[in-house]
Amino acid sequence: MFALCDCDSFFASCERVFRPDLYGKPVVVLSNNDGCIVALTKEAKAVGLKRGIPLFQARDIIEKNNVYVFSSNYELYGDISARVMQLLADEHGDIDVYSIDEAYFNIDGIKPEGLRSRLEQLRKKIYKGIGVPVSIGVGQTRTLAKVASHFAKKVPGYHGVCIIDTEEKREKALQLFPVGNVWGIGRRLSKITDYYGITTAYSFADKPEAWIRNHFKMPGVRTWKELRGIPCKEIDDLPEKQSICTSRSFGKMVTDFEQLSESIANFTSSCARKLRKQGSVAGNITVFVLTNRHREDLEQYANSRTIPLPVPTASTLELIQYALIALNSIYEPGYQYKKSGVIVSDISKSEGVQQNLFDNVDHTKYQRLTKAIDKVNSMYGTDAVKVALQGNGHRDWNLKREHKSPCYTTNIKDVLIVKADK
DNA sequence: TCTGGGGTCCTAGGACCC
DNA sequence: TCTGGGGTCCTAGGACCC
Repeated sequence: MFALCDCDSFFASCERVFRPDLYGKPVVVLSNNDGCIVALTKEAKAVGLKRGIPLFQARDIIEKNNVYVFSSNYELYGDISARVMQLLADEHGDIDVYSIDEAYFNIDGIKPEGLRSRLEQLRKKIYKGIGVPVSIGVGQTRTLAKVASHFAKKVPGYHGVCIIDTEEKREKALQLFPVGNVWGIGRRLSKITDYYGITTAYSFADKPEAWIRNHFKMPGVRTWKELRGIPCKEIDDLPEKQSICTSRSFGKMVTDFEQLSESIANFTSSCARKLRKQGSVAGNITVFVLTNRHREDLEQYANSRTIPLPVPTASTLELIQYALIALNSIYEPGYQYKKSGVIVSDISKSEGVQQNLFDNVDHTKYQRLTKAIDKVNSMYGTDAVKVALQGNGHRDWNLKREHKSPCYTTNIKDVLIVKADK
C-alpha cells in the first residue's frame, strides 16, 4: 500500500501559520509579479475564486468578500515544507518527497486495523507541531493514494484520512472521480476522454488496454494500470536535476540591452548557485527572451540560443560570459521584453569533468574564487558579493510583490516578538 | 495597466551507421 | 514502373506534474 500526505491549500495555509486571525477567512496567494492566483483556501473557493485566474480579473470578488491577498513568499513556504517533511520522516522513516507540499511515506509495519487511527494521529501531530493542515490518502498504487487524498479533503466525515483498501472501495471511489482529475490526465487528454464520453476514472479504467494504448500511448497505459491497482509509477529519487532553469517575468517592460543583460546575469548566477548546491556542472547554457504574448497590440518576438561550453562548469563568472554571448546573438532592439531566462543543461557530477584539449582557462583559479565567494555569501547573504553586471539592485525589471508576508522563520529581523500582558 | 515558474518524460522524425 | 533493411542517437515539441 502507498500512503500520500498532501498539505491543504499549502501556500495559503503557510500564510495562516503566523496569522491566526486568518483562520476561517478567505486567503489567496499570488504568483510572481502578483500575476495569478496560485493557491487559495476553501473559503476563497467558496466565494467563486479559482486557481490560475489573473489577479486583475479577480479584483471585484476579492474586494466584495474581503479576501486576504498575499504575494508569494517562497522562503517561508520552503521552510514550512522542510518542517513537514522532517516530521513525516521522523515518524515514518523513508519518505518520497514528490513536491513542495506532498510526500509518499511508508506504512508497511502498521496493522490494517490500527491504520486509520495512526494516520489521524499523524495528521493531528503535523497540525499541532507546524500549523499546516494535511490530508492523507492510502491506496494500492500511488495514483489510487492520490485519488484517496482528494476524498480525504472533500468528505468531512473522513477527518482528513481516506483509505482505499478493498475492491469495493476502489470501484466506488473511481465511479465518483472525474477522469480529468486523475493524476496523468491533463487538459489535453481530457478532450479525448470527453470526445469518447468517458467521464469518470472508473470508465477510463474499464476500457481495454489496447484502446488506451492507441489513444493515450504509454503514459496513458501506466495511468490505466495504476487505477486498476497495478503499481507502475515510480518516484525516482533523482537528487540531481537534469536541467536547471531560472526565469522571471519583469515587473515592467524592458527594452534596452543593459537591463536585459542585468537580468540574465542574475538568473545565470542563480543557476550556477543551484548547480554548485547539488555538486554538479553544466555542459550547456541556454538564454531566452520573450515579449508579452498577452499584448496583441505589440509586435511579438521570442528567441533562444544554446551554447555548448568548452568545459562543463558551475562557475558564475564563466557561465555569465557565455550567457552574454548568447544574449547578444538573440537581442533585437525595439521590442518590449516581458520575460527572460537561463537554462543550464547537460548536467554531470563536478568530479571527473572531461577536460578540453584546447582549453586555456585556469579552472582551478575560478574554482578557488567561487569557493571564496560562496563562503562570504553564506555568511552575509546571497549576492553580498556578486558580479558587477548583476547591477546594484535598483532595477526596473524587478518583481512586483506588493503583498509579501514576513519571512517569519528564516530572517532574524522577521521573527515575531510576543509581548505578554501584565 | 495587470496574465507564474520550474521541472520530467515520451514520441516522432531526421541524421547517421553498416 | 521499378530505388533494402535494420539499427542507434539526437532533438524538438508536446504532454504531464506541482
